[in-house]
Amino acid sequence: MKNFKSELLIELQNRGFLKQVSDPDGLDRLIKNNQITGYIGFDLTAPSLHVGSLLQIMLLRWFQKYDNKPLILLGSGTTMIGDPSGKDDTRKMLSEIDIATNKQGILKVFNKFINLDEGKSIIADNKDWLNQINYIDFLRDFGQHFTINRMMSFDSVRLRLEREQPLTFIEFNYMILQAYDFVQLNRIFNCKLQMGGSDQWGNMVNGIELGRRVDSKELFAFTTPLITTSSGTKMGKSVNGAVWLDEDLYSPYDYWQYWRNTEDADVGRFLKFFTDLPLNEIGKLENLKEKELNEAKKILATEVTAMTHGREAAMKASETAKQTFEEGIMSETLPTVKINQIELDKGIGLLNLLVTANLTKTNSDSRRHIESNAVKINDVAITDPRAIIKITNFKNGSSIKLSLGKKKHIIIKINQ
RNA sequence: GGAGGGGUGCCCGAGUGGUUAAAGGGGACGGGCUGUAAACCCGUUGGCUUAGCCUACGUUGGUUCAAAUCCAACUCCCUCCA
Repeated sequence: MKNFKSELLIELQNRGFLKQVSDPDGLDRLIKNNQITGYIGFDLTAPSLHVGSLLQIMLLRWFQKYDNKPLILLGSGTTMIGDPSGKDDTRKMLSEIDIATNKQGILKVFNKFINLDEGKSIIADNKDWLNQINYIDFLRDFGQHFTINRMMSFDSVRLRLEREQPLTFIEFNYMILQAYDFVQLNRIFNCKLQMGGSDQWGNMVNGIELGRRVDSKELFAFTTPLITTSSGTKMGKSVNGAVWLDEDLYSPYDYWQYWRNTEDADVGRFLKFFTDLPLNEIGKLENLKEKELNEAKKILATEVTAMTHGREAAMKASETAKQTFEEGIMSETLPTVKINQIELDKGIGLLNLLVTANLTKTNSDSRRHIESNAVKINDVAITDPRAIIKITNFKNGSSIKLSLGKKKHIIIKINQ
């Protein structure tokens, strides 16, 4: 623990955001006395961002809260290459069209967390300078500052070689381009700080060194820890795949549930990372014992959902959960799937219905779940895989609750 | 271009002619216990019109009553040599 003077670094340290810092005292002094610009780079490999990026987003959010200027660097250029850090496989190359589409989806997410107004933040795209590069000039101006010997020593490269996984020349160049990004951001926006996950440390250090060598500039960097749950699984994966920060890809109800199901041991840590709640309040919440801790989980879920999807959606999700799990009422606000009247008149096989409701993938899958007693209609277990659902199963003639396991509930309604 | 090794289910990885829808592990899902937690225990984990049938071990063709297992060609990956 360092004794920082700047409010920003104190806050970040107390919340657990800091892992490695390149020059703690120098950075502290700089932030204490100036409004600075700091950046985090994001790949454009997916149409949106998921919970795995939330920590970095929160970091930029704090940055902005303490009156510094966050710079979001979108890697249209580098995404075309692929970062070898932390991966064994060569990443698929994406087309320019995909990258452009992804960029829009990702900006939509940032808009929820960060004030993107002119003057409050900066959005940059590295294709603006990477696409201009002249190979010969680039080699002459920057290539001389990188030695292969040094590059081989970085974890991202070393581990790949040790595991005898192929590392292509383009991927090998990734770190050079990322270092060049930092230098360019410094030249264009006077950006002096790079932040990111600790797997980026090597790339970040390269950027600092390059800035010193070519421009005699003093640049800074710090990393956040890589977050896993207490049981060691990566953040952001769930039953339904990635936990997206976009309501069209992952519903606010499911998002709330994702956070509600946080492990005991993670509650305090997650409250600090993923909410704006003041630390003294978090302190009280994380000290709740056993069952009481569930209250803290609900607050975590509601706060994170409110930040991501709005307070109204969060309250609605919270209420739906209360009705479903605590009061045992069939909440009409659960995720809903509609079926056609005509099909219902014919009678729908339960196997099929489960697939239609997206609770299972195939009829065989449905069958297995039914046989292992996991399927309920209106809270009554159904054990016959040949069951046919008809209008008579519908409460008030309009809807039924279809459940798989204890946590997954879907309302089936008739599409008139 | 030459020599050798290899491609098995979501992943890792056994299996070298038949009782193999394919050991074991991981992951995932379901059940139990609980607090919508963790840990632990049990079960499931190709598809279908499911006491049966169909499709599967890189691709195609062949040998055989019978092939993931043998043969041939092709293809991709790895290692060494040039």
